[in-house]
Amino acid sequence: MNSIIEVLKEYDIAPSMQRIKILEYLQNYKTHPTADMIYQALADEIPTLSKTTVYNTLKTFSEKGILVALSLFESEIRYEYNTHPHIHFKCIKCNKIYDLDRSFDLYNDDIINGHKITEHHVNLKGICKVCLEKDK
Amino acid sequence: MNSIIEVLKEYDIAPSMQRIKILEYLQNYKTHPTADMIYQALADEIPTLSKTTVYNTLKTFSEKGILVALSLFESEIRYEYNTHPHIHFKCIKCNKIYDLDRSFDLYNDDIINGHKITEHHVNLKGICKVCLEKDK
DNA sequence: ATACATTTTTGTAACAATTACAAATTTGGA
DNA sequence: TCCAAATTTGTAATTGTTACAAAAATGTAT
Repeated sequence: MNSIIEVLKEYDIAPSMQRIKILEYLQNYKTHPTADMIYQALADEIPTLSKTTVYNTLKTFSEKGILVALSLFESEIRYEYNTHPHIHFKCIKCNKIYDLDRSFDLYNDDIINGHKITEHHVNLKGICKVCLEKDK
Repeated sequence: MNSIIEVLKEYDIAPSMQRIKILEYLQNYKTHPTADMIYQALADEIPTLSKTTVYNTLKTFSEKGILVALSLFESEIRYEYNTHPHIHFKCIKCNKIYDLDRSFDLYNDDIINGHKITEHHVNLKGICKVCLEKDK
């Protein structure tokens, strides 16, 4: 019945009231909410809820792998000139961002599930060539 | 010779000193800089430069299509629970974000140009099914 | 059950990225 | 040269996020 508590325990997270409610919200509403959206949604139900708790909890959940933190389409904007089609790769060791030449004609001006695609961004993460060499 | 001014005119942008320097910087340094990085880099050369000008200019450039504004890996973080592999599609009309079921085994644990890929994010933009219907 | 160390939550303040806005400056055309 | 329009600038406001320390809740040994 109380599967949420079981899920938390499974991920080695103590099942506090706040954590249960936040996880429950994310299970029920698959709207990719921001931390603030979650806070707003739960503020009525948990009047003492602090926004810091929401941030802390989401950080814990991400670290334990119970959910995924996504950087989607807004903010922390970076600019690049005159783009021939390519994709981005960020090294999680040295934080360098590489441009990789790969065409993705399969996306542009295509229809997927009835949606018309006009733009695509492919962002990869991993360990770059240079850092792989260093680790040897 | 002064191809930067020509490029600006081509995109219907009056070639002011600030705009020339900012575009020049983006042409020369393909490091995906943030607005602040551009400001820091040019502050010495243009001592009166205002950060607002950098933001205004980048906005103008993006709107006119002279450069691309990217949301890469940080900030404006959104959360989602328990992710089976899928990609994200955002409708530029109604701003709704859809999950699309598509597997991208081709990326994960793959090596591209010598870099080891451990994580990937595919973000598409376009006009969704519902909005396409409305426009008919 | 009690005491106590540990964990969790909370509120405030700090910080960083971005935008709003109005004044000052520069520009281009009559 | 003059003037309206465009551009730049500085300040303040806003937003998302983090730092931090105090308060509250929890779990365990006794």
